[in-house]
Amino acid sequence: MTEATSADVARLAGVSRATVSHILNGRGQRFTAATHEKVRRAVEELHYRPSPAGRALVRGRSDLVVALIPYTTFGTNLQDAIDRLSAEVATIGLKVVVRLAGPDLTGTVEALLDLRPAAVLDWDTLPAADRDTLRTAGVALIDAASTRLNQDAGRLLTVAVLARGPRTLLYAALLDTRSDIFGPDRYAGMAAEAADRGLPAPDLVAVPLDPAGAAVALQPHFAAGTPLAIGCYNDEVAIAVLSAARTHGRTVPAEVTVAGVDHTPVGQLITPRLTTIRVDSSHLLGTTARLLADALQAPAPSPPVTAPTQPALRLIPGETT
Amino acid sequence: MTEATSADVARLAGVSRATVSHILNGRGQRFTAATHEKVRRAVEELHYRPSPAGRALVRGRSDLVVALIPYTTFGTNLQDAIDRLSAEVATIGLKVVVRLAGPDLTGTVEALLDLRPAAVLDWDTLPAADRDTLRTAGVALIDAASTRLNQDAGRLLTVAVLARGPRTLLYAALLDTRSDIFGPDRYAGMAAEAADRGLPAPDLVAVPLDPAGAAVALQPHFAAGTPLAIGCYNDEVAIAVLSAARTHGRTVPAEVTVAGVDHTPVGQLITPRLTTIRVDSSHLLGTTARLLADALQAPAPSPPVTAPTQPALRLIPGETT
DNA sequence: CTGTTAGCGCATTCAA
DNA sequence: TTGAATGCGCTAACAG
Repeated sequence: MTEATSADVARLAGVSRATVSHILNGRGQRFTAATHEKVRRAVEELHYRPSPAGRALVRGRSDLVVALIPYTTFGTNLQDAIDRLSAEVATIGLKVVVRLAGPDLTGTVEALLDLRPAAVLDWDTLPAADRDTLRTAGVALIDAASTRLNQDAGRLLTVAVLARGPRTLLYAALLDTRSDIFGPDRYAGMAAEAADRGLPAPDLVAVPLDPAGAAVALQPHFAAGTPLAIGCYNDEVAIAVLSAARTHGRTVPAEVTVAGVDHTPVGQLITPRLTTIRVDSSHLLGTTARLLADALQAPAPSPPVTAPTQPALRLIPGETT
Repeated sequence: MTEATSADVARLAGVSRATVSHILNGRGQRFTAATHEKVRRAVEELHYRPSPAGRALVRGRSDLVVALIPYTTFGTNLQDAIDRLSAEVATIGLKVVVRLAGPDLTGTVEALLDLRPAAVLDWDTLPAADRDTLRTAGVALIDAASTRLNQDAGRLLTVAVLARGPRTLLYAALLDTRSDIFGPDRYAGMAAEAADRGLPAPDLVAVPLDPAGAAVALQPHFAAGTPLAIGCYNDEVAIAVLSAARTHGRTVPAEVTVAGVDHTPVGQLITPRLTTIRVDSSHLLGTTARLLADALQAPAPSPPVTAPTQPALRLIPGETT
């Protein structure tokens, strides 16, 4: 059984293909209810699904929305976010598809252009030149990374690690072949909060995700002997920092306070239990879906049903602060 | 500047569209070198990229290979695998795209059919009925999950946790809304290895990824008082088991031995350092690419350059066995 | 041997 | 409501 075409539907319904197309695309106000019904039934009976190729051909672009995911560890947070985003954009007839942005960005834009997507959601992975290329190619480009949200997360980090009083402030970034996407914003947020409290901007340490490397990276800071307050890029980095503290014989949270971001399961399973920040992605998503709808001049998606009362960020106190 | 079409190329090269098509699709043996060159130059100059829509229209299916990723935590292992897979299949003109399979599979197949992909790589997420649906729709369906590899991982788990001598064997599975995809095979492998050693099949415990839940799940087994050997679905579950052991006051590895799978960074950062199994995905990938090529009757991809000497699985001893 | 003509596949939209 | 044209690439059949 091969796929039914709009011609099949038209034949079965006893109308022309143009009529089918009009009705199926919301331009059917001028047709009688009876015609609507005939078409609806033919569609049903034939299990008709419009060919994306045909549609893409005439529209000049496909129905795809490519979510360009950074090459970095991502937990269920992002996965949930994508899931919900798919549901959102489905309401405006688009399909979300994920591309993992490898460490070598060369070729990524080529690949994207080959896809002829309607839009690209970029989590800060593309260099400016590539972004321009896409835009001039008529692809709607949406910034999925929220500067604001990450800066706020950075502020919360400062608040958390300074809960036991003022100490030397540090930001632990990810040292890795992967790009550190949200890092700069989180650091900026930490620094801003520090400034508000009359403190100097935190030093920045790149921490590798292995015990020996982490110990080496933090050695100079531990050497000073003063108590430290370390805000971390995410929970994984925080765990690396805890490992380094153990290696150097520092007690947590007495001599070193540590906080991460993401509220990962492991962070809550280890001892001491990690102080962390939970990011609720649904806010971000509402915005993204709306941006998409605007950019594509599609009808705006129905407003999110989820109550907007839950805060986007929440501090989850643990045993490391 | 709008996208160039094959007609533009033909015009610039001073040949017909058919000639362009023939040459660009390897059917150009009968054309002179000069013609080849003219076309090549026109393509170059116009930055011509064949329209995926046009191609899909005539072929009946798109160039997409959809990797259906299970709704479960996945680390960089899988990400690397996808990355390499993309490179592999690019050589046969296909593009890999990822779909996160949400916890609600309903609608997933519909979405897949809407994409009209050339192939779907399924990591054991689709129920049999859906697989049939896809197959009859002409989509090449490839099993990406390797039963063999996961069973071998299970065997290695048994070996690892029994290193300190025979004890009560246990398999800790993931308890979660997400599907536990590799679990059954890993359990089977553990049981097989146990049988080879004349031991009974291990009990199966579903362990949630939070401290309290994990403690409750393992309580009955700890209560027996005998030493335990616990093979875990992955590193995360192993960390949950370690947490439960702490809660119940059991020492690791004296009273409880634990091993995970994945060799995640956090597993190596915590104390005690986790015994784990590293899975090298490149083997699996070579097979997958070949399967794809066969299924699509495309020219086989060039044999992988990576030396096939590295073992697919490697036991990384830690401090938990 | 070298290359072209003509028509297909599918949905959309303008003009009638 | 509909016929006809459009967008793009592929290929069987055919001509020089």
